Amino acid sequence: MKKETRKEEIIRVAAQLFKQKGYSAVTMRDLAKAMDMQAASLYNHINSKQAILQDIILEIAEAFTEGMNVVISESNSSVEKLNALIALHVRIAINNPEGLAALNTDWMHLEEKLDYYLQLRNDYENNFRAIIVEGIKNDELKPVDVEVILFSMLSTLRSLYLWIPKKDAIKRQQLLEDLTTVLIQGINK
Amino acid sequence: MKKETRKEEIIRVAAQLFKQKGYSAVTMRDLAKAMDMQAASLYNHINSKQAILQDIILEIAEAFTEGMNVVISESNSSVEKLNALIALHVRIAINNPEGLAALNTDWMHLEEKLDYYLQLRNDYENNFRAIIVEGIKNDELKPVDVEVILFSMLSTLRSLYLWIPKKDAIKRQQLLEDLTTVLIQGINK
DNA sequence: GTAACTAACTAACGATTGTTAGTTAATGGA
DNA sequence: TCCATTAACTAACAATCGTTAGTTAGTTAC
Repeated sequence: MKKETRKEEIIRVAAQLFKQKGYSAVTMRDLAKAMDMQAASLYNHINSKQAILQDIILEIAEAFTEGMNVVISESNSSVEKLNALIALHVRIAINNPEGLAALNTDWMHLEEKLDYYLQLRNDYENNFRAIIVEGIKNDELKPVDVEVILFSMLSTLRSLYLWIPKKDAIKRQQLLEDLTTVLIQGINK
Repeated sequence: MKKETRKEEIIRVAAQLFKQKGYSAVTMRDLAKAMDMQAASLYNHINSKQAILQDIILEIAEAFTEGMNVVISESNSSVEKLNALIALHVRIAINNPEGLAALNTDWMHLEEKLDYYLQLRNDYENNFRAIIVEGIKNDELKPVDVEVILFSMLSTLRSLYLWIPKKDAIKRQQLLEDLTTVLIQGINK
């Protein structure tokens, strides 16, 4: 475990504040106060408020892209791929719930990097959709409208960061199992 | 259909802007520009930026509370109640996707009305949870962890406003049916 | 031991924020 | 015709915004 640099500490604390109030409502003076320093001192470590947001969001977006590529190349059946994607979301949500909050609610405040982010997100959704389409063709999944399945799964998986902090470590394995049951098998007996 | 007052028009346009950029990032001058007037002129119709947010969010929060009360008093089985709640969310999301965006992403910027909003939301979630608990006791639902079912359904239902604007009217009945299938029966064959 | 680096500080900048005050033109009912 | 209402305007306010400049004290490398 490498020791956290001052810059990394600032970005981590910024992500916490962004989760609480959103990017626009957090001022550099808020961030400085949380770091117990003057606002101007932040600029010894970071280039701009915008650069902090980019750091937080793009790191996660790229982790999702990488995870999707692994799933596509390694998993076999469609249901196995969906299971692997659920596990991917749970893993990232556990590791970085604050960053995910910024990604989910503040992506539109990206400036230069907005197009790049949207490209990553589009690619991810297209890959996700293709797996569902394949599963229906395979007869592994029910022939429900693809967009409804996609949006339902993504909505739940993208909201995980809101719920996971409430769970302790012991219950997270159980969360993964239960979530898979609910999303794949349904809740009706 | 009563004609829209100037005040209602301002609130409606504000909700659109809040959906695009979030409450904090929208300035009164942005809103004025969208209304084709000066920022100061807005104050002939509304009391404050904060009051606009309150109007938007509390109207919807109270509609959910009312809808929940109807569901509890009218529906019979637990699954029927859940079906009715899905329909409630779809109905509100179709009628007011912009307002739902504000409720979902900007509720924490409520000031005096924050506690009231949180109380409504808590009551709603508790009622939702009780229906699921009842369904498991009844043997209508699988004995999966209640919190996982609750969070999974609420995540999907609360995100509906993001997807519904893409659907045309014809497809919305289909959306309701498919969504019910996915959330209740699952997607696995 | 001194040079370079790290990380903080104070002071201030121009721009933008929500909002108020005071005024004006158009409209509709008595 | 007069009056109240509606709905816009211009001008400006104090506060706050992200950021820059210039400086200083402590730590590390050679």
